[in-house]
Amino acid sequence: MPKPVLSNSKGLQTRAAILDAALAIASRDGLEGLSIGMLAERMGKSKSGVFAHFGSREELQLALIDEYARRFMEAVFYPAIKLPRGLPRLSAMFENWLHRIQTVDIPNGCVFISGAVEFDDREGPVRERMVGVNRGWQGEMRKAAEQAIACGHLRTDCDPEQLVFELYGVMLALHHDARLLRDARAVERAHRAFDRTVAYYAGATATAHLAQRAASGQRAAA
Amino acid sequence: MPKPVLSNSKGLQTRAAILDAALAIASRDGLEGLSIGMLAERMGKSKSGVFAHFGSREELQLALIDEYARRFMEAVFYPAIKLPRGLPRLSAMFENWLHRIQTVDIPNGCVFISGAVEFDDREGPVRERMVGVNRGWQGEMRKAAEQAIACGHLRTDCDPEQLVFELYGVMLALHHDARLLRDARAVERAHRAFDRTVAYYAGATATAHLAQRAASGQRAAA
DNA sequence: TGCGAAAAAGCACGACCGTTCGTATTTTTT
DNA sequence: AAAAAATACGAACGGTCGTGCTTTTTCGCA
Repeated sequence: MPKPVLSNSKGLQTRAAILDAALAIASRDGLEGLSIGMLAERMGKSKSGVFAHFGSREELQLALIDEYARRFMEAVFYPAIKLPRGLPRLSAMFENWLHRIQTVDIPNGCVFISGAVEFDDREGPVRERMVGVNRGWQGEMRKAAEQAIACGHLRTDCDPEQLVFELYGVMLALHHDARLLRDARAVERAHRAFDRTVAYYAGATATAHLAQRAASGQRAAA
Repeated sequence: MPKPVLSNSKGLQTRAAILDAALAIASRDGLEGLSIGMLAERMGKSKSGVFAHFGSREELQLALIDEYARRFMEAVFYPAIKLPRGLPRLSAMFENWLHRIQTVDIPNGCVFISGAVEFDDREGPVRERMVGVNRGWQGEMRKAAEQAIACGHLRTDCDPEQLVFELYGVMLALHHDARLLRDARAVERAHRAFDRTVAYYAGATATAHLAQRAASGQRAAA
């Protein structure tokens, strides 16, 4: 029975250590580039010892997606929902996302993005999990946008899904230009793109809020 | 001597056939997912026979990138430069791009996008070639944007690289949502995002041009 | 302290990988 | 038609892959 038993301490502890090391590898080489042999070697453990914790490579990939999603939500989503609804919360979600991409995804690679490309036309549980976490995050973004509309921070004719689509595109472009082209200006461009997009959907009421944000010194001048 | 000789007919002919089949595989499984064995099997040829045409797997990948770029330019860029400079040409480049993504990249996968993710932190000739073709295309887009500014179709304070960044993001988001999430509405969202972006950078002068485009029946109503 | 269970290691397997080599076949040139 | 070159093939190499099976080590608890 390869099913990982829910023991008290040691098992889960090394399992977490394995996931941590696996996340580092998968960030660079993708979920498909992650091999158990290399993972075991990098941890100084035996291949079968590592393998036994998950029972299959696919289970390892699934656990890895969950772990990455957990960390992502921890860093991006949960700090943001403590802020008041509307534009403040939506902006915080974007800012936290941007900060995380800068600090972890640009140096190491984003599992969401590489995984999406790797599994977008491969059937199976891994793809479904990938879709699930992605829908989850886009759903939270959409909710925040809807609240911003309800609060009057965004225009009522703003389509929340259209807004999320465009913001996701900004992040994908940032990841692309910063990593493949190694363009340091990509971060500033992402900032500008966000400001411009939100300003458009906010209409006249946006000016005050953006001016307030600028006054709080969150952004460097171009 | 693995160097592919420049013969007259037969060699280049099968080489082209190999590239064609390889492009189909690489679109689905990526440049790293492409194996010579599977490629040979799918062509009904021997592994070594296929191999001999390129001398190494890496050379095959390089040839594949060139071939994909050639087809991309053929379908997207060259038809567009026949149009007058400025917004017509820039819009055509986007429209052709959008059309190609819909007809070939969404069903099969885009080698530019998957390759960018696969090689964005792996040193070597493949990465460099990837960067090269990407810079080439973004450069053409930037030139078209600069001409649109010079023509007075876009505002003079429009940053061409910022515009290209945002348009590239639209395409990446489209590829992501249409392929991973299988969202059919992604195409319409990409259209709207383009119109909104160009309208912003065009300022007041945009309205006339967009109205003209709408009148010509290029776009379905939302 | 010792015992049972959990965890890790050791070993072996079949499959596939890119690559090399020798040779047969086909195409092009002389 | 003969000679030369190009192209294709089949077998084999060393490696790595994921995954079982068996044994040894380690740990938690009475």
